[in-house]
Amino acid sequence: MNQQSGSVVDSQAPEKRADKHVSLQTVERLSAYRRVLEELDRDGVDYVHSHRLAALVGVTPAQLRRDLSSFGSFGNISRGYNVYQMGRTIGRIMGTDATQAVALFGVGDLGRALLSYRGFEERGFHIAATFDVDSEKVGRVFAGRRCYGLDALETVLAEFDVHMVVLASRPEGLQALVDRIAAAGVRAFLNFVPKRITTPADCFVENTDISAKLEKLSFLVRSAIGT
Amino acid sequence: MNQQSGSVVDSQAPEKRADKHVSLQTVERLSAYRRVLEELDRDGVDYVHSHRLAALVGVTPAQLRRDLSSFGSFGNISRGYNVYQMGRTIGRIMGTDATQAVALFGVGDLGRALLSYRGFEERGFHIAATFDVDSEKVGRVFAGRRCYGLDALETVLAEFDVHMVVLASRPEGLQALVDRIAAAGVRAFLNFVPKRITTPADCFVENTDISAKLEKLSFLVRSAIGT
DNA sequence: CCTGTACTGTGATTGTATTCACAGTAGCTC
DNA sequence: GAGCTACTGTGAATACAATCACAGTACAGG
Ligand SMILES: NC(=O)c1ccc[n+]([C@@H]2O[C@H](COP(=O)([O-])OP(=O)(O)OC[C@H]3O[C@@H](n4cnc5c(N)ncnc54)[C@H](O)[C@@H]3O)[C@@H](O)[C@H]2O)c1
Ligand SMILES: NC(=O)c1ccc[n+]([C@@H]2O[C@H](COP(=O)([O-])OP(=O)(O)OC[C@H]3O[C@@H](n4cnc5c(N)ncnc54)[C@H](O)[C@@H]3O)[C@@H](O)[C@H]2O)c1
Repeated sequence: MNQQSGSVVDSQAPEKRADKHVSLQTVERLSAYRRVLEELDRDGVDYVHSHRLAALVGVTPAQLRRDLSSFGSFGNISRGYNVYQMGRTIGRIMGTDATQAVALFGVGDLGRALLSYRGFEERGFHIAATFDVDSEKVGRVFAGRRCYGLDALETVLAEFDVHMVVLASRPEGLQALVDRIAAAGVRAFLNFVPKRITTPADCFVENTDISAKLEKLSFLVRSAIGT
Repeated sequence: MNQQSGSVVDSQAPEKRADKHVSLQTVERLSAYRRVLEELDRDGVDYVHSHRLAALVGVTPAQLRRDLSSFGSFGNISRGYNVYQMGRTIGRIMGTDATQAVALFGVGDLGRALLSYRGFEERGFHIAATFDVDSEKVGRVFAGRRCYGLDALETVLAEFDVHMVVLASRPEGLQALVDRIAAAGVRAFLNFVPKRITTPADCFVENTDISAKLEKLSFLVRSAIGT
C-alpha cells in the first residue's frame, strides 16, 4: 500500500530534498524518462548518457540534465546515468515505488476500457474499486473489481485506502460528486468528463479532454498550410 | 449536419489574420472557451463579459482577452462578447466548423470506447473508418464503422479524405505504421500508445499518456504533504 | 447632448521555462 | 601518473508566457 519505502535498505538515496521548486512540466517529463529507462533496462543497458536518453525521449540534453538536477545529482561523470538506479529514483520521487489504490467513478465504455488496461498496474496504480449509479451495474464485478453504489462511497474509499480517483461518469451532478469525494479525503482527481470541476485548494485535478486534443491538431494542421 | 454555413450570411468575419504567432497553450484554451460558450448559448445567454467567461473557464480575464486578441477583436466594448458569434469564430479558427474525417487504428478496448463516444461528432470530428490487424475484427462493423485491414490503408484514407488519425493499437510496429500513414498524406496524429513516435517535420503529434497523468498527480499529492 | 461608468485591447512589466556555455572532474591512454 | 577527453551540473543569458495597468470607447442616464 502506501507504506513509505520500508526501511533504509534501498536508500543510498541520491536525491537531495525536492525543495528547489520543481516545475509541472518537469514532472511530466519524468514519466517519459522513466518509461524509456525501463525499456533500456529490459534491453540490458546499464548506463546511458544524457545525449542518448534525451534523444530517445525527444528533449534536449540540457533540459534532461536540468530536470534531473532539481532533485540532486545522479550521474556518474563519465559513465552517465545508471539506468536501473535512476528508474528507481524517479519512481521514488513520484511515489510510484509502492502500488497505490485508485477508485474509478463511472463504469461505462471508457471506464471499462480503463479497467481492463494493464498499463496502470505496471506503473504502480491499482484500480481497487469502481462506482456507478446504474443499478444494473452496482453489485456486479468488472474485470475483477466490484462496482459499488454511491451510498458506499466513504466506506469503500476508506477501506481500500484510496487517495486518487478517476472520473469517467456523466457531466450531470459531477461537481456534487467531486465535493463528496474530496470531503472523504481524496486529493487527486483524473477527470475525463468534459466539464470543469472545482476542488478545495489542497486538491489536484488533471483534465483529459480528448476532443480538445483533436481540435488542437486541427488548428495546427490548418494554420501550417500557409507556412 | 456539417454543411458549411450556406452563404455569406454569418460572415462579417471579425478575425484578422492569424499571423501574430499563437502559442500552443492559447490554442488549448480556445477549446475550453468554446465549450463554455456553447453551454451559455444553450442557456440562452447572448453576451458575456471577459470576467464572467474567464471565471467559468478558470482563467484570468486578462488571459482570456490576450488569447482572443491574437486573432483580432471580437468584443463589443460595453456588452462584451457575442456568445454565438464567438463560438462560431473559434470553430472557424480551429477548422472545426465543418466536420472532418478521422481514422482509428486499433479496435481494442480503448478504440471501441472511442468509437461509441458521441463527443467527437459534437465537436466536428467523424471517425469514418477503423483499422486493425486482427483477422477476427477486419471486415466487421463496430458502432457503424467498418474495420479494414492494413492492406487497404492508402485506399481507404484517400476515399474518406482522412487527414487526422487516432492511434490506439499496440506498441509493436507502431513506428512503421506511422511512417506509412504519414506517407499517405496524414499530418495529424493523436497517439494513445505509450510509445514515442517520430514523424516528418510537417506533421503534428499529440500524445495522451494516462499513466503519466496519474504519476503527475501522485507526485503532486506526495510533494504537497510537506507543504 | 454631455458626463460617468465599465468594458475591451494592448504596451509594458513581471515571472517562468529553456537553452547556452563552461567550470570541474572521472576515467582512459600511454 | 600526467595529460587528454567527454561528460555532468549549474550560473548566466535568452526566449516565452502571464499579468498588470491603462488608454480609448460604446453606451446608460439624466
Ligand atoms: N467513451 C469515450 O471514448 C470518452 C472519451 C472522452 C471522454 N469521455 C467522457 O467520459 C465519460 C464517460 O464516458 P463513457 O463513454 O464511458 O459514457 P457512458 O455513458 O458509457 O458511461 C457513463 C457511466 O457513468 C455512470 N454514471 C453517471 N453518473 C454517475 C455518477 N454520478 N457517479 C457514478 N457513475 C455515474 C453511468 O451510469 C454510466 O455507467 C463521459 O463524461 C464522456 O464525456 C468518454
Ligand atoms: N485501454 C485503456 O484504457 C488504455 C489506456 C491508455 C493507453 N492505452 C493504450 O492504447 C492502446 C490500445 O489499448 P487497448 O486496451 O484497446 O488494447 P487492446 O489490446 O484491447 O487493443 C489493441 C488493438 O490494436 C490492434 N492492433 C495491434 N497492432 C495493430 C496495428 N499495427 N495496426 C492496427 N491495429 C493493431 C489489435 O489487434 C487490437 O485489436 C494500447 O497501446 C494501450 O497501451 C489503453
